[in-house]
Amino acid sequence: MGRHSCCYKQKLRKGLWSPEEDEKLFNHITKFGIGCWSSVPKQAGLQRCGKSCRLRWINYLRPDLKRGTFSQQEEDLIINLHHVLGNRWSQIAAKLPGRTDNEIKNFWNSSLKKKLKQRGIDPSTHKPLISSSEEEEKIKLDESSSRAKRLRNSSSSSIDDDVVLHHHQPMFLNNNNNNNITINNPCTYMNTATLANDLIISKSIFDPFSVFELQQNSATAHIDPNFSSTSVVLHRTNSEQTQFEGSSWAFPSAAAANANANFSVYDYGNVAEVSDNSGVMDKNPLLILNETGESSMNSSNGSSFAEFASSDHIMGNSAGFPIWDYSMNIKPEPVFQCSDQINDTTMMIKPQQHYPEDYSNFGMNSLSDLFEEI
DNA sequence: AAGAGAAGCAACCGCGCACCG
DNA sequence: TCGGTGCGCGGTTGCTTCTCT
Repeated sequence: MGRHSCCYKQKLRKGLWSPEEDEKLFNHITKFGIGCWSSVPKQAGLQRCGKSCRLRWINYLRPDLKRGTFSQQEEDLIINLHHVLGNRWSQIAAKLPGRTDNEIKNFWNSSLKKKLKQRGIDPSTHKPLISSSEEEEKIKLDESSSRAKRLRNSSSSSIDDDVVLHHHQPMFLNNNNNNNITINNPCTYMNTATLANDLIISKSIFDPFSVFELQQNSATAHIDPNFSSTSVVLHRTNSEQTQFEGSSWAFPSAAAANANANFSVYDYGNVAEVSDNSGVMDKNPLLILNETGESSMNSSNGSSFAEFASSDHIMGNSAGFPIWDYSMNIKPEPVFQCSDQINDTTMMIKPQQHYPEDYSNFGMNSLSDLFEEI
């Protein structure tokens, strides 16, 4: 296909828009509104094709456009959304008011891709960069680790090998104004499932490169002042501890937590071992979101945990982004322990076997849509 | 100060899809 | 059902500005 059909009809201008052309287009759209783009040039007295007019309006003239550099929050949101949506720039732009798909695309290609690479993250997969030789080695070890896991789990677990948490499966848990925790569709932010206020989700962080995202709904990014008590806990269960010994793993934002700083949830890059004050590697980290105003690292009962203040945007990445130690020959164990403090009940759950690859239309009506009890 | 390369950005291109007659 | 048309999206280009030497 050549140039768009409307452009053949007459000799049309191309290239940069002059201020006069901008003024004509702006006046026309503000007066008559957006209608049929193909008729806009004629009506507005422009020697442009309708497509060019549309683009100029959307990317430059639209009055609700936000100008200037991207904020850190926007930058992190783009990265996170790109993780979920890929190069669907228009869908990403829909989550950033005042930003255009073109702007975000340019920002991604010119800046964010490089930043992620510098942090050792593959911008297309959002996984740690590994060399081709390491990749080959990983494939070999994955095969052997699968066998090892089957042997190890034969007496204690019924998890099937093919039930693996989708590495790109994010989950947004939001504290909405009803003082509930909700699981949101990461693509649409539509509230879907509601959990009891004090429900604890204990997440195995054994799935390398998984992203477990906790995020305030950007559209209603306010912490409920009544948000009370411990609400969400992520941790690795003791039964899995030994499997981590000697392995190398990291939490991107653990350094900030260790430094007792405010929880920086946007930092993919500061990879650091999690350790308690004695320098012993943390064997059982917890991320607790509660009303506490400070972030801190604690250690008790042989387990350390990081306690973070609620913020507008909390990425579970910081709760767990273990770097897989291939020498351990262990595959991820996608098991969640889910506890209801109020009813004092606990159950083990695993992700549903069939996550939709494309969850842009993924609606979750209940927890059972996400998990099944085991 | 000048030139080269990098970075940023606006705009175009090509394709797919939806709609309509 | 099919072809024409318009729209929207993602990829790409090429111009401008910035930075470095």
